[in-house]
Amino acid sequence: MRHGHFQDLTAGRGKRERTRSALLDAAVEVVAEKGVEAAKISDITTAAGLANGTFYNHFNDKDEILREAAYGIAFEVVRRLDAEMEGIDDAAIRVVTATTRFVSILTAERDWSAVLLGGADRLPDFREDLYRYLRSDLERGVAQKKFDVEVTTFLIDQVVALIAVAVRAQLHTAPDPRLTREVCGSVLRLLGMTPSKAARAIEAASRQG
Amino acid sequence: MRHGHFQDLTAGRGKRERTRSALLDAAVEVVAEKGVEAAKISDITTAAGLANGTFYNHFNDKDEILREAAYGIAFEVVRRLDAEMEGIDDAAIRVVTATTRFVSILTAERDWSAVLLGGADRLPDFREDLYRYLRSDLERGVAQKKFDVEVTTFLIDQVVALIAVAVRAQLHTAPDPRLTREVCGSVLRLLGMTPSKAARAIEAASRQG
DNA sequence: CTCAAATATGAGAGTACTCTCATATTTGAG
DNA sequence: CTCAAATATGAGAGTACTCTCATATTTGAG
Repeated sequence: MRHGHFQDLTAGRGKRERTRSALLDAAVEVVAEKGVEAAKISDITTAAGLANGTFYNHFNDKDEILREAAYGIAFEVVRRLDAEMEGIDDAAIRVVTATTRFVSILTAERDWSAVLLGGADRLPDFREDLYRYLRSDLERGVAQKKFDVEVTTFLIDQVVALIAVAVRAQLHTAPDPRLTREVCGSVLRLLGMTPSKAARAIEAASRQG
Repeated sequence: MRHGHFQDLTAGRGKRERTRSALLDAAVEVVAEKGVEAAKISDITTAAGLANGTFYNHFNDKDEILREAAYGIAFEVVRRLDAEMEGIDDAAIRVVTATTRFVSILTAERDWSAVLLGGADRLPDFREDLYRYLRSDLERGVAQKKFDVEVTTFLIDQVVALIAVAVRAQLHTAPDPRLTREVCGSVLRLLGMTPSKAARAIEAASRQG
């Protein structure tokens, strides 16, 4: 059993919560290794070093544990992102910073990607939060006349899809900052910036970061 | 049992091929309804109106039939696309036409989307063909000085991801040509066209189409 | 240290399939 | 129409799990 994020959160707490966290960490590990569908409850308990029946003392089914794992990870990612976004006013720089940091967090905590990529549709409420978050930055950019688009859910779908490409590309290889930088440019151009303005914004962001 | 593309292809041929096609059509139908993982072999034979054991006279496992179904569909989509692309010289118009027609084929043959979206990683050889195809249009655009990008696999990943967003958005709703048009603009901007040139290319393509 | 409450255990019943094979049916060449 | 070959059938053995529950173990408040 590897130690993970959820066990960190509950270290020193009661047995119940520690066991629960061990299961959550094991679920993340197994999903990263085998994928969501192939991850069996018995794989999770084995990875956690617990008996099979223990699972059912804590969760009803696989969907429930994966939803909780994805939610916990998403929460932590947002927490770390938020810290870095504070005080950035320019919307283009905000988008570049958020994208860069997001990808960098997921390539550092490699197992998290599989859970978030596989759990996206499992988490309609988180998806809504994420979309609200992105939407506000995109609307800020439109207000600042940096972006020239109509901010729709469909547009955010596209932004998210591009970022997901960057995450997926670095999932099974060493992190490559050039890919992340490239996808930042793609996102800005998608949002209606000219190629040259997009390139300048990325420059500015990397000076500022 | 609904009648589908594969049965059309083998109508009037020997029993073996017709049964095989019935299974392929049923597989497409079941995957569209339940998704790749939830689609069971027994669902497929039931949908085809055949006995369970019949499946194994034709395929070894689910992966094999889905690979063949995805390949057959991909082949047909490319066949229809190719017909429309002939004689278009301008790379931007080629990309817009290909994207528009691709999305329109998949929204017309609704069940195909789920098989192609779910079968993308099942088909490394098809993926290579598709990428080669796209790559040649992108390089043409660079040569024509319409696109201002380095044509890499990572770039094609992004183009494909944007087109997939358009397909997915229209999967469970009525087709909406505005979404397709919007994603065409996104693709052209992604490829380094300025927003205004991208908009003009889409205009030109819709006049030409 | 004690012991009631909390928690973990794992055997096994139940479920949902996959895959095989002896048999029945259908095909289509002659 | 005939009949050997081709094909389909479906019962059932096998597999891989999920989920329960009586029992064993551990916890931590007092």
